[in-house]
Amino acid sequence: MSTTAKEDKSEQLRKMRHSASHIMAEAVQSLFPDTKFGIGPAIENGFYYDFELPRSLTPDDLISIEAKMKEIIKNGVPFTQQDMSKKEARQIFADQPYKLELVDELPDDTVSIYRQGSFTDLCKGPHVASSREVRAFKLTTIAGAYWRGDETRPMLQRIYGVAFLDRKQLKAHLHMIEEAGKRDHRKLGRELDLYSISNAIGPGLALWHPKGALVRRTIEDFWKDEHLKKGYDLLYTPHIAKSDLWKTSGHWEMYRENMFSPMDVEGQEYVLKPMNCPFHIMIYKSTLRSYRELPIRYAELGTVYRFERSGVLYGLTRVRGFTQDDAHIFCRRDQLQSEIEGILELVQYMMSSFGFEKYDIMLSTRPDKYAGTLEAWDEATEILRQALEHLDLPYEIDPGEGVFYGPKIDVKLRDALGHTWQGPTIQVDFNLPARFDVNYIGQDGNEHQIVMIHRTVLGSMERFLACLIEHYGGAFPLWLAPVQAVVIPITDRHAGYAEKIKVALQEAGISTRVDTRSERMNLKIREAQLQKIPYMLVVGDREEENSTIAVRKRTGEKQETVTLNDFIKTANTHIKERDNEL
RNA sequence: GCCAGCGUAGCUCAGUGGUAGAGCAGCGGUUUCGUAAACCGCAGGUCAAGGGUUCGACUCCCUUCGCUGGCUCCA
Repeated sequence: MSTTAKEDKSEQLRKMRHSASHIMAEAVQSLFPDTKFGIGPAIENGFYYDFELPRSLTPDDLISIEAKMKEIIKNGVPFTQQDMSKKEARQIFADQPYKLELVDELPDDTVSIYRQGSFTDLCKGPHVASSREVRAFKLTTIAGAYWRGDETRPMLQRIYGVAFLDRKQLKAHLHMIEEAGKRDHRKLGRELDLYSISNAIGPGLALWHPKGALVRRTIEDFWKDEHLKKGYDLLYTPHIAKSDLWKTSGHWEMYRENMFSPMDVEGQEYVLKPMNCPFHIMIYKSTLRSYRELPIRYAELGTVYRFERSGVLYGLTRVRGFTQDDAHIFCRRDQLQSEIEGILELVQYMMSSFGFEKYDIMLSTRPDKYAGTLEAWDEATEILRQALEHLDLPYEIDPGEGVFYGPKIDVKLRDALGHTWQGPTIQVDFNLPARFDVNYIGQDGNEHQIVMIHRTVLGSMERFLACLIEHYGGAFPLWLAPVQAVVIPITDRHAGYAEKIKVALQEAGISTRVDTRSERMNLKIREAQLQKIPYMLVVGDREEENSTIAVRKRTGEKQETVTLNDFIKTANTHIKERDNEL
């Protein structure tokens, strides 16, 4: 298909989805004549429309709305467009407060409306010619949504639908959703016994079970090794600090709603840390610094606590206590760009090591609420941009999405199913160096203010694990797998040999379990398979006699019988190389 | 936090006003087996918590907690 044909098709799809949303609105209007209409755009995979209704919708309503929509589609009602003055539009939408608000905000005096059947909407289009062109669709969910995304405004009821050019694509999409459900890290987290969140502990506070902890240790060891290689120093810092520290840093003022309430310690107020930066700054400031020792790169797997509103918590991706793979770089202005580039290279290396080939890079600019001067923001934003361009990395601008203390580069990972995950982030900060008076002595013998970078290359251990689980569908590559091999004796009399194999493998650094229950081998294989253990090592009479093991891979490849040493050698090679194919 | 839905055994789920059920997991036996589920038995629940309506509540109502799907907000 040519590029233009592709564009035509996606434009057609978009038009059709948008029209589907209008047809849904017409269906809702016929069922609820007093409906007040919000907006109803086409979105990725489908469409939605927001309504103010006399009562809450139920899933049964979706069925009747869908039936009504099919009727409208079958009747082939035409979509017609008309331009009119705002005055006329106000008359048409006299009993539609949300539409009136939109009319008032449009810049031109002439506005566009679309009609189909009994439904009229303020809309610039385009639409399909006839409702008949809307083919494969399905209403999916009902949700609450604030009018114009503003939580101080009324909450409307939103109906989401998916729509495609034909039934086959719709089916494929619904199937994809189902597959995604099987990879859900919350489900796999329990099934693979990686982590849990206990109500007795509190929502948003994760418990890492032994297997999750093993995966984490592998990630952390790799992370630490790479950071030491790249010239970072590793730190440990406490979890609480005096409130005054956060007043100096500006968090008290700018970040208060995300911090847990203070606690009283012998008359002094302390809070749980929402960030690691002030601690690293204190280490930097523990002595006088020369320009010669810059850049200083401090890295820490730092656990922070942030208050998140209950409705936003989600599995391991949105929690209230989490460990950032944090680092702060203290450098001179002239070192900033090369430091940023170094971080971007490290990010790329980390991402490919963990098997993420696709990611989107976003450059976030100054938000409404910010610290520092306009000039400083412009300069830092420009340096981030130059670093991205120098490395030839494609990126998009995310206007106003920077943090209060500086612009940032965010990396959004794409997992195996194309979901995006906010992971690595690189943030320039000119708030803290000023507030904490972070300096170095320059060549000229005078004090100069430091330039500070905050960055993570994974994001947080919690979110990154969630992302890995979903990316691999729980089947971690060998090097990351919490249990890399399980030894399966065929009968009880092979248990001793199996045990010996297990001990040898453990000693060789391969995470191994042995299944000596008096169960049939088939059951043990099935369970190991469901646990997605990379290697099942079956041992019976033949293996014991020849001092070998029968290697079954979870991929179902043909099994091989090898000696223990050969197995250790190949397994350890794959582990050492961090082979993501295995 | 907001809107809607949900909460029954460790897990997955039946049960709609009249004495709480199944499969898997667990435990006890029997079986000793060659690449994805052997067989028999046993035990397991303040039906999320608290309050109310009722002769009687898992079931209806209210409150709280938690979860799910969204909205808003973020590593």
